[in-house]
Amino acid sequence: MRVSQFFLSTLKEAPSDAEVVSHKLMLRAGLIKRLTSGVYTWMPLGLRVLRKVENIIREEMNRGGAIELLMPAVQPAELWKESTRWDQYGPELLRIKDRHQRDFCFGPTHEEVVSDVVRREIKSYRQLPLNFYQIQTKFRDEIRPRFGVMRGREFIMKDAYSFHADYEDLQREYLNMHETYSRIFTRLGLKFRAVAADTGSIGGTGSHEFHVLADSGEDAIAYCPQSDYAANVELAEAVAPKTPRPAASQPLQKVPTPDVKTIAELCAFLKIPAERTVKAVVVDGTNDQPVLLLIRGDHELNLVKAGKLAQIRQPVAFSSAESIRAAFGADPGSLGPAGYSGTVIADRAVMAMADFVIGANANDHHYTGANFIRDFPEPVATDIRNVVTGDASPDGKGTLAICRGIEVGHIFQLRTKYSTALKLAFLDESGKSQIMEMGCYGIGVTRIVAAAIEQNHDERGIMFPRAIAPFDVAIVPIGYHKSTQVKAATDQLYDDLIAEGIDVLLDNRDERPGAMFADMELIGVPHRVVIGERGLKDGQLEYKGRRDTQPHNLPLTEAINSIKSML
RNA sequence: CGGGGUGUGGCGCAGUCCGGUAGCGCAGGGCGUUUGGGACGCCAAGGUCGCAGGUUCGAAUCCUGCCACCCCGACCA
Repeated sequence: MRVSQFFLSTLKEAPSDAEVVSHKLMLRAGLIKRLTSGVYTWMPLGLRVLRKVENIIREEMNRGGAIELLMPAVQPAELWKESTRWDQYGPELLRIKDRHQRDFCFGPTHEEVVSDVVRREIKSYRQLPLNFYQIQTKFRDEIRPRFGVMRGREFIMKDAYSFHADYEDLQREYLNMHETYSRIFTRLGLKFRAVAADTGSIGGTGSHEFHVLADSGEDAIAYCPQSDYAANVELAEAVAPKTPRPAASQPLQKVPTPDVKTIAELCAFLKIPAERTVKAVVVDGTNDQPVLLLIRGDHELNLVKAGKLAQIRQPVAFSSAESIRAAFGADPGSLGPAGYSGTVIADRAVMAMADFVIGANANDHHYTGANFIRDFPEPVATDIRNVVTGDASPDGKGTLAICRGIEVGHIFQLRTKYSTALKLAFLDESGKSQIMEMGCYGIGVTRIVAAAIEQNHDERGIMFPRAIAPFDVAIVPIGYHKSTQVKAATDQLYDDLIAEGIDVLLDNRDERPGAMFADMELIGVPHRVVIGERGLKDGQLEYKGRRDTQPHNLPLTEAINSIKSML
């Protein structure tokens, strides 16, 4: 491709509404243009990247045995009412009416439609298993679209749905998709991690998220560098400390702590570290009585974990000031188990503490030297906190570290949630009607482009992994329009590279070299060749990889082979 | 949804407090000089100042309403 026949629209300055690097760089490089909040046009350069991502996904899905189809973006309400999601989905579902005032929605996902296809087509166990996928535009009316294409409202997703005669076969396919996804992200050239995930609103049981690792990621991931354990921070189990609780060595003392409300203030006031304190959080219990939760001062309560406890009412709600005062005789900031007869639940880390500091259930007073059994009854012990760096890995193979990631893929074992609602039945070998097992597997195609940039950029611009770069090689001739030697050598190299099937971009604009260099670096072309009279008179041209600090010379005669070997 | 902020030429901004008829940089056009890291000079062009109403002799500027966009927020003792 010659720049003169293509369309580049680079910007020196990023529009002021862009916040994160990937968004800024995508705008500056002219990959995307915003149409309205969370809705973007993919410009020619961006589309090249998007297509490369799509093609890798398509090839690997095909290799994994999935079959591509294309379903409608606009879907009738009836199907959604049948699955009961028309009422459940909420405002994220973009609802529209046709000219007859009939209800439709713009599909945020396609369980309903694919189920409809399958129940019409599949009658026998002989037709199973089946895995249908598509690469298609979705619309989710996000509360707050942000970060450009990272959390857009309209986006492209690869979604796959598998159907099985039994659970065992679903598990087989789930593993197959897990491996397929790993191949996809590996081929895309991204650093990623598959993490065990909560099943969230879609429902079902087994679930893994695939995260591209980047400091700017929205999700915190706990992983074990010594093993392949990885989980969402919300989900990672905080295991019980191995060290037993030390014996009490301090006397229980009630100390005045005027105006101390928070753990930070308490630590500053008593000049002790947060690990020696216990914070008390009160939530509504199932029996309408408040439940007292105890967490080590430096730890964070995990509401997802707490919400799963039978004693705690769903959804988890912090108790009102009045009910706290009625139950504890003190206000938040001075609470503890002293004299409280209701349910007390402590995090496992708290159970290993001795001589700690805790609220005295009297305003502006805390206890120091507090100990279980001696001073308070031993509470129920369980895991109700977020893991932190240095916690033991739940798989027992080392300690946890925490990193940030961008969720780009998610696989689920849906089991029979939709197949029951939408009556996906088939006849088994004995002629009996059975409900299908179902799995679903999504990849955020457009988000991958943003995530790849988030992970691969420098102060000059994007550093695309080769597999998804808009072009493999940029040729920057100096004096293309002046020097016949430069033009001849450039055109020759360009033709030779094209003949080799290499995606090459020839910058034949009559620009100053600096401007061309800057653009080629901004748009992230991984390899650059410079041809000028200076080098040409020694039969040399200059090569520089996008990640190299210095260029080096290549003999013109070996240029093709050298470049090929570097790709 | 709640809180905060911003709308001025394609992009980045000044001007708004204190009304007097719109300016800067970049990009784009023409001519010339330049050409190995975002060139320089000259000339020309480009704006319903988000929209609608109001106040005023006069509104980008003051008032009212609306719209759009951006940022923050659902880990609290």
